[in-house]
Amino acid sequence: MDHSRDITGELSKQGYRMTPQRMMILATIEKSDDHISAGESYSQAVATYPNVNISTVYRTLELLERLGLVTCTDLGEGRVRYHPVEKGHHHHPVCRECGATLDLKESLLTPRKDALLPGHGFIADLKHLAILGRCVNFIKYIYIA
Amino acid sequence: MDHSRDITGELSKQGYRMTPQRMMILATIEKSDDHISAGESYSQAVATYPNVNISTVYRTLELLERLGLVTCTDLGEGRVRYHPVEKGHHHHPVCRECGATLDLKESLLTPRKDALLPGHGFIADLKHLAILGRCVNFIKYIYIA
DNA sequence: TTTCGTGCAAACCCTTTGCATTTGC
DNA sequence: GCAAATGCAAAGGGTTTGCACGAAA
Repeated sequence: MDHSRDITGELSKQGYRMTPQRMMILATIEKSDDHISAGESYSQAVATYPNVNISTVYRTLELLERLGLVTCTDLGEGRVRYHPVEKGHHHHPVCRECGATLDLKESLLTPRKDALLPGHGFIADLKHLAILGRCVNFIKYIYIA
Repeated sequence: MDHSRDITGELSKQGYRMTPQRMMILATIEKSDDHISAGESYSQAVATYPNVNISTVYRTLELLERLGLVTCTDLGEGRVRYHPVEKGHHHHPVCRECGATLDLKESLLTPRKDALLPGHGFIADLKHLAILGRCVNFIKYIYIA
C-alpha cells in the first residue's frame, strides 16, 4: 500500500502545500520499518535531497502529528519516534538495560482501555504505548505477587 | 516513615560513601509529594546547601536507580522523574494537551502483567508507567471499538 | 592514605525560535 | 502576488563527561 500518497493527499486536501522537503520527509517515514526519529528522518532525507533542513523536519512532523496522520511515541530514549497511523499500532516493550524493543499485540492491554475513562476523566492513548522493563537477556529475578 | 534513612542505610551497607550532597539530594526526593526531576532536586538541594552541583545530582540519581532505591518514570516531558520505591507505585495518565497528570490505581493494569512474560521474553516494569492521553478538559471524541 | 565523590566547565544531543528569503498555489 | 514554508543561525533545555581537586572511610 502506498501510505505516503494517503498522507500527501490529506495534506493537500486540508490546504497544506506540497513541497519537495515534505515529500522527502514523508518518504522516510513510510519506508522505515520501525518508528523513526526526527534525526533519522533528517539524515535519510538529506542524503537523497540535500536541500532539507532539520527544523523543517521538526515542523513537518509536528504538523503531521497535529493532523493525526502520524503517531508519536516516547520510547524513553530522550527523544520521540513517529509512525504513520495507517501502519497500525501496537505497544512497545523497551528494555531498560539494552534498549531492545519488541512489538506487542495491542490486545494485551486494550481490554482495559475503557477502565481508564469512567472514574478518572481521562482517555488513554494506547496506540503506541512504551512499556519499560527488561528483556530476556537482562531479567534478574521474577517477582510473584 | 523515614524512608531516607532506609536509602541512606542501604547506600552505606553497599559500601557507598555518605556525603552532605547525597544527603541533601535524598532529602529532596523524600519530601517531594509527586515525582521529582533532576533539575527540581538540584534547585531544592542547592537552596539549603549551596555546595551541590547539578552533575552530582545526576550521578546520585543514576546510582540510586541502579541500586533499585528509586524508580525512574518518563512522563513524556523530555525529562525523567524519580520516586523512592518505598513510597509505593502507581501509573500516571499524562494529558498530551495540558500536561496534567493523574494517579491511577495499579490494579487497573497489573492483572495483565503476567501476560507480558510468557510469550515475549520480557518483564514489564509496571511500577510507574506513563500513559499519554487526554484529560477531561481536552477530550475531543470517544471512539468505541 | 587511598579510593571514591565532587566541582567545574565544556560539550553533547535534541528541539525550538526569529527573521529574512523563497516558493507553492 | 500573497500567504505559507523554508533555511539559517542562534539559543534553549536537559544531560553527560574529563579531569583535577577534595573529602569519606
